[in-house]
Amino acid sequence: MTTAQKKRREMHIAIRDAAIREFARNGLAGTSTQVIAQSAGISKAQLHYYISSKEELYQQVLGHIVRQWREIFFLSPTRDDPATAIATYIERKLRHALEYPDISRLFANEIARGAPEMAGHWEELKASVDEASEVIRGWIEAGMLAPVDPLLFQINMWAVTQHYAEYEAQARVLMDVPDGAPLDADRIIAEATELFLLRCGLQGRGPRP
Amino acid sequence: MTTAQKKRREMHIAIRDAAIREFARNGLAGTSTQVIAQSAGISKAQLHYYISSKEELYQQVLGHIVRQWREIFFLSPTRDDPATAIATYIERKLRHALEYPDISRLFANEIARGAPEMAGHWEELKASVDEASEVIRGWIEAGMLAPVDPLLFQINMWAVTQHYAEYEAQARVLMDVPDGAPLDADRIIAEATELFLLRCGLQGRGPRP
Amino acid sequence: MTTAQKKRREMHIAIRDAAIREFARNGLAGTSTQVIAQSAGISKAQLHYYISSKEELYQQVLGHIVRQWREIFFLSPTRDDPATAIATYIERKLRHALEYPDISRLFANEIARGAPEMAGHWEELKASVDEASEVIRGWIEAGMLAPVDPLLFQINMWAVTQHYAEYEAQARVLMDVPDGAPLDADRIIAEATELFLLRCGLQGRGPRP
Amino acid sequence: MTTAQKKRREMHIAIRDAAIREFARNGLAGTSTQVIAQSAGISKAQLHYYISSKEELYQQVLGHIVRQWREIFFLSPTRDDPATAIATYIERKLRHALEYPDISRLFANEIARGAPEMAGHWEELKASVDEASEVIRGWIEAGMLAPVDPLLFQINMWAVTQHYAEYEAQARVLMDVPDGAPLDADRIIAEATELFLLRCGLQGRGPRP
DNA sequence: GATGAATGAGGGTTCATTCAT
DNA sequence: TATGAATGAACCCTCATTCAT
Repeated sequence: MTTAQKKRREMHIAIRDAAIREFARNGLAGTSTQVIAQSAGISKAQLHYYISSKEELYQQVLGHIVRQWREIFFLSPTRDDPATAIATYIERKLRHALEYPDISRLFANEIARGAPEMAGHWEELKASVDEASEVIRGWIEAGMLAPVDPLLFQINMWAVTQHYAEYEAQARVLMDVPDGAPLDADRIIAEATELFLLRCGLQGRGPRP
Repeated sequence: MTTAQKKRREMHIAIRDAAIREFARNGLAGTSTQVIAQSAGISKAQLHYYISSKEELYQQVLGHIVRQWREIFFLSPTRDDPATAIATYIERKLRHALEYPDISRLFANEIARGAPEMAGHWEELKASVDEASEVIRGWIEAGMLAPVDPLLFQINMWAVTQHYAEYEAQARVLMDVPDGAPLDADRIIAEATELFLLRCGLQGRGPRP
Repeated sequence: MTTAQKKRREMHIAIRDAAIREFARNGLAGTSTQVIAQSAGISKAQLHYYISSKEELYQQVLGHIVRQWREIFFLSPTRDDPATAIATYIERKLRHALEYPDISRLFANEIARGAPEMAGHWEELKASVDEASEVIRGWIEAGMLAPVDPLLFQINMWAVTQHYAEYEAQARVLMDVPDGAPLDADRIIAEATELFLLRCGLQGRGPRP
Repeated sequence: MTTAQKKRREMHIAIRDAAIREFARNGLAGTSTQVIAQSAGISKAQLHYYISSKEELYQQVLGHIVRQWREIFFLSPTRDDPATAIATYIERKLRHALEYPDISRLFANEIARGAPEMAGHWEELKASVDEASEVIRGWIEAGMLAPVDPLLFQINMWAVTQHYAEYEAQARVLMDVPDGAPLDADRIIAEATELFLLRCGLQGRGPRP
């Protein structure tokens, strides 16, 4: 039954999305299956038919996020010059954070708790980061980049890009953006790009002669 | 009388500290009074003798944090030159974050939830930030600073300094710091300082001729 | 479906009956959901599956009583002569009170507390009483009844009829009726009827020449 | 220490009055010692210093009420003619009910619960009622009173007089008396007197030639 | 698959009472 | 006496999960 399977998959996606929404708001312990079910538009009993436990659902969602990030974000050792690679990374990461803030929030929440459920996921994340460090080191050695600590450089980029998702509410207040409206992505991206390009001796996109 | 009052105050502080610890871990909804009591070394009933409700305790803690930050962190419009002022701010903020990461985590968690309990606290936070923006603008106009968006500059500093508290667990993994040991504060501070001083056209502390 | 719905309805009735029993004994504040559940033969959690809160259950029960009374007790402006109408009213009310004393007790308890939950119910009760007052006034004007204050006449009938429910325990002692046995309804009804018929100039059922 | 004793007695009276107020509202189970203490203007710990338990306090209050009633209300076999005796009784009882409604309410509440704490008090109450029955029977035999069931006659008088205390809130609504104002005692007394005098063949106070 | 019902555990809070000071 | 503190039980209610249909 391809149709049945399809429906099943759709249901799982609906549940996952609802779980992200709700876990992002109140964490694992603070989110009830009732609320997740409601958010997914199904009954609590129905939810428990599709998942085996709340913890397991959380784990799944976490894995999904980590996998997704690994797929999307990387400092490609490709043909791009460093400036483009970095600017692209920042833009991609920031747009993702602004569009799917709940994903960042859920992840941040998990880390802030001491990352008790991340056990199985560190490896691939670290691999991804180490790989990028190598790329950066390569650039530095090739004289294409001012010397930076590749790890802290990445962590700080991560810090800034994640921030606008997690602290959206605060950014909204400080930037006088009303509740419904989106944050000014371009302005944020421009400033972040400038910040990190200047750090490694590359001209920013800012005003040039 | 003084002894009794002192004991009472000590109890309230112990409770507040326990609350910060636990709320930081699991948020308002995910933290039980049971756990807070345990963490404070008292019984649940005893805890409820000292607090009027979990929500109220949370509010108190939140107020405490905001007030504390307002007192400690500011870009002083004092006699300091911009470089010193900014470096000092970053160092102070980062050392605080690394020493009391739970405070940052609790705050981050509240903001990530949409800041439902922050209603009464935005004003003073925003005032503090606006004030600092004025200082920065002054420096720029005086030609002491390259032109930056004062607000985004501050938000990004905040992002980076907060990050090492909230993402401590991740930083620990990426930086290969074992569980008991502290993160390398000096290294982090140096990089962050360099990052933001370079952004506004001031030489970093980095290698100079 | 019909079977399930029927079972559901039966459960709700069982709960309502248990609630009446228990609220009648100890009032809203003095009755625990535990006790209500026990009285209904279910678990506490099960009870809370069917009701939304103790207060709401109480409200429902109160509404049920008021509605029931409005339906059953009224001084019909029908073809009955006053004596029959009044005698019928007293008999109906007294038999109801003696058969379902808990209903009277629960209501009495609510009123004695200052009727904090009656807000929404006074209107229909007052309407019912005012309507009856009109009927009585009509009889008086038609010369069929000695002049009485229609309102106090009704209140006093209410007082006497309710009394044997609320004060059943006392009546039992004074009338030497052992615990299991019912009060002598006929004797009570006869005396009450006589009392109120004599008041308004109608011969009672008592000894006539 | 006469002064100390006096203060102690005053405290006990204050506590008793507070207990009557509060027990009248919510019954034994529904009233907390906290609330009683507050109503008496003392702390909970202080209250428990003066009483030995909530149950015992309730018992004391109940005993106080029964004793008080026994002292105040009785159909005196004195020199009064029946009409005066009955009218006096009704007036005294009604004025007491209207002035101290909480006493009536507390008593009613106890009886409605099945009078579990009255065990020790029935005897004197019944004795009092039986005594009055004798008086009434005497009057009937002397031809001074139409034949009535002495017991039901008394119970009904009790019903009507108590009613305006217990159902004060309802009477207030039906009689359009605003919350602060007292009920119209004279009107109520007149009607009740008329009712019971007519019952036993005595002219009411109503219009006479 | 989906739904209503059930349940044992736990959540926040209050309780009557006692104790130390 | 009076007060703040402490406690174990209870209170109302929600939880994650299971089961029958």
